[in-house]
Amino acid sequence: MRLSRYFLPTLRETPKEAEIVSHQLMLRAGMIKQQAAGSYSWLPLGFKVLNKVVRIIEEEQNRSGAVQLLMPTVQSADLWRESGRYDAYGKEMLRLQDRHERDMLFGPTNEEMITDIFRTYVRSYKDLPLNLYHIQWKFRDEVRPRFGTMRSREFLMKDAYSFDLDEASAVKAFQRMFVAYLRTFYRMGLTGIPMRADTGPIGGDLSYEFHVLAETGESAVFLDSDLLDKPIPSIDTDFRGDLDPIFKDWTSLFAATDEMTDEATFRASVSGNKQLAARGIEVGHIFFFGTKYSKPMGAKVTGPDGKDVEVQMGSYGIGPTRLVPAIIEASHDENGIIWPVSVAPFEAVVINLKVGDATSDKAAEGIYDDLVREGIDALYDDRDMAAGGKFANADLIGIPYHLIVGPRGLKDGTVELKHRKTGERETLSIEAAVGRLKALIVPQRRDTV
RNA sequence: CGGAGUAUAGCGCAGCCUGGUAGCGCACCUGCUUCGGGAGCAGGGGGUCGAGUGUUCGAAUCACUCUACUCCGACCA
Repeated sequence: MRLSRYFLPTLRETPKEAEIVSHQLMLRAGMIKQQAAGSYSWLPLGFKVLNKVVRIIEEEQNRSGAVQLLMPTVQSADLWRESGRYDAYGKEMLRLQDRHERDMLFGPTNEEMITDIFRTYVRSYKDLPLNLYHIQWKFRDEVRPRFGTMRSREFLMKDAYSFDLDEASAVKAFQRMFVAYLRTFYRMGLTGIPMRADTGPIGGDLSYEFHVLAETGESAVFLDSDLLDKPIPSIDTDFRGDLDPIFKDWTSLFAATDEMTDEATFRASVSGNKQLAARGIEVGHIFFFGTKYSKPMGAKVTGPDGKDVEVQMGSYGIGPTRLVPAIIEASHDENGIIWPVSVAPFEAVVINLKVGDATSDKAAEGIYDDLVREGIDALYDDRDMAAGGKFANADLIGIPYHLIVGPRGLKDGTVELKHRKTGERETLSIEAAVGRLKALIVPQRRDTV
């Protein structure tokens, strides 16, 4: 992408409405624009990151055996009356009427609808296990939206729903999502820590929130610091096999939000040098709820014994529009965002310091073309402006690698490579630059590990 | 939903107290000079001062009402 033809409205000053750093940086980097309280347009740069986050979620959901579909945003109230939630949900649900004065709603979640789909088509235990997911916009009329897209009213959510014949197989479905989530967050450059969460009236222990540690997190969390070093299940993980050892490994150590524990319990349960009291951003939640919807809505399959059984269900959410700011909270400095390669809007930027100078133009464009040819998602800063502004922009929008092309280096046939994260600089020959970048970038995509 | 604030150019702000031609920085446009960390000079464009009502000869400024947005709390992917 040539920057002169792109749409990147960066701001030099921080809009005053933004309180936390991710919100400030998303506005300054030209990623989002607020349209109303808790309602945002995703500008090209932000949308590109959001799509990379979504792609990773899809790949890992698919890998785990979940199957993607797409349900509507606007739902009929009738389904929600069946489950009893139309009256129970409260003012967070945005209620609408169509021209025939039928009650509708903008979906805050999709348990009812997916249960309806399931009961329409699935009749036999032989069709189980089944996990259906979609990635769709939701609306929750939050009392107080804040922190940019971290807590917006309209937000994108991946929600998966598992269907099983009995609780034992539902546990396996739960564990598949558990492992998929570990991998998903890791691939985005995050450590998503599973923490015991409230199971509500269902009970049991099959409810985990995944938290990313960050100073600005909304929840106080307590954990054993050894969790930060746990190995992530690899790409070779057999999702049809026994995942219980991985599940047990990750859940044997103490990790809970302040809603589930108190500091005294934590201090008593974890040895002193492993105690980590921090703050967390909830980026996912997996939850088993049994027959809560299948029972009132009549989602049954015929079992091997010929008798109908209400299916055991679970739901599994991830918030992509929350993950983007969460990644920024976890990875930034005073100059701007520092994107992990796997979700960076561009993997590298070629900065032409002297646009219009034949030598600089030729070298910069040549390198840019080669990068694109090599499959690198590259940006070319071909704007005719002073160097300082280009450097500042490249830092602000957080491109992992900056290839600086200017007359000073070109005299000797060299260009400079700057690592955004470390500030490290390398002087490379023009010929070596593309190869070096590729060698740095490809492993960090984390798409083969 | 309780409490507290804010609203003046795209962004950040001054002006308001003490009513009288709407300003500054950045951004934007034109020209020239520049060109390795947010360049310099010169010229220029852009405003229903959140909305409404009132007071007044005259309202960004005073009064009242409303709206939007932000922050703290309770609630949440």
